[in-house]
Amino acid sequence: MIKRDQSPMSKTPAAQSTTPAENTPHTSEHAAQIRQGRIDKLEAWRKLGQNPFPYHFEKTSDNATLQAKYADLENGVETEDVVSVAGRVMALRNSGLFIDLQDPSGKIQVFCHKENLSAEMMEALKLVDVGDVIGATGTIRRTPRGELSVKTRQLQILGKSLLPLPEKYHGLTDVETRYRQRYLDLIMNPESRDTLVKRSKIIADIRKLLLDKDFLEVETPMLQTLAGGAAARPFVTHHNTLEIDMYLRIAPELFLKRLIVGGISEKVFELNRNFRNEGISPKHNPEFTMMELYQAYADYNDMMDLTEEIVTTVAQKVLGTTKIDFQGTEIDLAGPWPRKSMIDCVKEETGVDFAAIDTDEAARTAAKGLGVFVEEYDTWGYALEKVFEDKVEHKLIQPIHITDYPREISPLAKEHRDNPRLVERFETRVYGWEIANAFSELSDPLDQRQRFESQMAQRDSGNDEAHQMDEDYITALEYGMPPCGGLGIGIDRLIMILTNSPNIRDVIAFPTLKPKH
RNA sequence: GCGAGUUUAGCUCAGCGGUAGAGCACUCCCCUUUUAAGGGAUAGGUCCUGGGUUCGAAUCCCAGAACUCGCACCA
Repeated sequence: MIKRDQSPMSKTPAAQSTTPAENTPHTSEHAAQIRQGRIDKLEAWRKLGQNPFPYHFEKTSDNATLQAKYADLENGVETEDVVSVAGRVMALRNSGLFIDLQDPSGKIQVFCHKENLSAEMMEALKLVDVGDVIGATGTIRRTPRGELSVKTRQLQILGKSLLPLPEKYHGLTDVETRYRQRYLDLIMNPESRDTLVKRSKIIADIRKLLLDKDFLEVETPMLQTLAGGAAARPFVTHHNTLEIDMYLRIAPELFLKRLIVGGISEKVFELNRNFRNEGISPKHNPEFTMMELYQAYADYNDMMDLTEEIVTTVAQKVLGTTKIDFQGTEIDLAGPWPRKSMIDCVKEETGVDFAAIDTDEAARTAAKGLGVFVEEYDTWGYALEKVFEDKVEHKLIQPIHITDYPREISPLAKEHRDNPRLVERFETRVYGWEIANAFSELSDPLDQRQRFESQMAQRDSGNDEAHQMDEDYITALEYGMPPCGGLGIGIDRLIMILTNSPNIRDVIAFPTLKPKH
C-alpha cells in the first residue's frame, strides 16, 4: 500500500500549486520556460473550474471504431450522433479549431468551432497544448475535406502535459531516447506500439494454444541456489536473512522436469523470464522470455511437430499469413519443415563426414582443415558443433530442424536410440537463428549422474559454463520419470522474426540499459 | 571485454581553429473549415564531461561517460 500523506492540508488546491523553484528538472532556461508556461496553464484550468488531473471520463468510443463505423459517411455530411472521445493532442491547427486526437486505436479530428462552444470553452481551448490528454463530446461529422471529426460541444482536460513532445515530422528517432523513454517512443511511433502489441498477442496465443492442448501452466523458482538447466553465467544475488548467495535462474528446465516426475500433470509449461549474465547485443538482452514445455510419453519427434504447430498457428493468427518478410528476406513458415541431422548438414556443406571420423584428434584435424578454429581439448562433438556453427548455421534461412547433436554438448538429453555418440536433440533455425531447442529428455538417473560428472570435469578444466552437479535433480530422476519430450522456444527471437524487428530491444518494452549518469 | 562510429536548442540536423546555425516545436500577435507547418514577430545553448595544445577550441590532442554497430560470449 502507498503510505498516506501525513498532512491533510496537502490535499488542498493551494498546497498543490507549484512554485517554479521546486520540482524543476535540470534543464536549460528555455525548457524551463516551456514547462513553466504549461504549469501556468494548468492553474488557469483550475480557475475555469476544471481539475487538470481529474478522476474519470465517460469515453464512449475509441477512434478506430468511429473511423470504421463512419467510413461511408460522405464529405460535408453531419450526423446527430453524440460521442465522447479521449486521447492525446498530437496537433493543433488554427489556434485549436482542428485538433488531432490520438488514442491507442488511432486518430480522430476534434473540431472546435465557436458556434458550438461556449465563450468559456473557447477560453479553455486556448489552454490546450500539444501533448495534453483531453476529452471531447460532440456530434460526428465529416468535413468537406474528408476528415472525420467530432464537432465539439464540451472540452475537458484529462491530463495536463508539462513537457513538449518531439517534433511530429521527423518524430523521435534517437534510439537511446526511444529505449530509455519508451513512453515517448510509444506516443510518437505507431510502429513501436504495433510491435509491442503484437508481442502481447503472440504470447497470449501461445499460451492459449498450450492450454487448449491440456498443458498445465506452472511457475518454478527464479531465485535458485544452483543455476542449472543451461550453459550460461548467472546473475548472483544475496538473501539477507538466509545469509546465502542465490542465482537468478538461467532456465526453468530442471524444476519443470521435477514436476513431471511428481506427476502434477503429464504436460506442463512455463512462459516467463530467464536471466543470463552475458554480453548484450542486437540479439541478446540480459533478461529474456522463454517458453519451456515438457510432455510425458513424447519424444523429440513429437516436439518438432509441436514447434511447427506453435509457430505457424501464431503467425497465422497474429499476422494472417505464414509468408513473412524479415529484413528483406522472404521466409515461409508453413510446415512441415525439413529435419536434417547436424552431421548431414556439415557433410553437405563441407564434404566432411563426421560420422566417419572416429577420434577426437581426427575431428580437430578435420575442423582445422576447414579453417575452423578449435581448442586442443575439443572433443569430436565440440569440433562438429564448431564446424556447424561456422560453416552451416548462417545459411539456414528457411525454417529447419537441425537434429541429433553430439552427446557431450547436451548433458540433459537422452542418448540417440541409434547412435551412442549423439543425443536426441534438435534446434529449430529460422533466418539462421535458433528459435527452439528440444530433446528427448534424459530420464536415466545413472546416465544423468555420469553426464553431470563429465560436466564437472569440464568445469575443472576451465569451462565455467559447464553444468553443475544437481543431486536433488538426480534424486528426483531416481524415483522414476516417464519418457518425456521437452521444448524451449526463445520468445523474443520468435517475436523479432514475426514483427520484422532487427533488434531485440524493439520487442522488449524496457530493454536493459546502463544508467545515464 | 576488444575495435569502429555517434553525442551541438524541446525534436530532427548543419557547422569541423576566428562572435553558435537552420527547420519544426515553444512564447506573443493576427487568424475559425484546416491537412507534415494558416500568417507574422520574438526568444531559446554546460556544443556529453574533465584535462591539454593554441592569441583563440563545438572544431585539434589525451582521458572518461552514454549510445550504436561489429567481434568475443551466448539464446
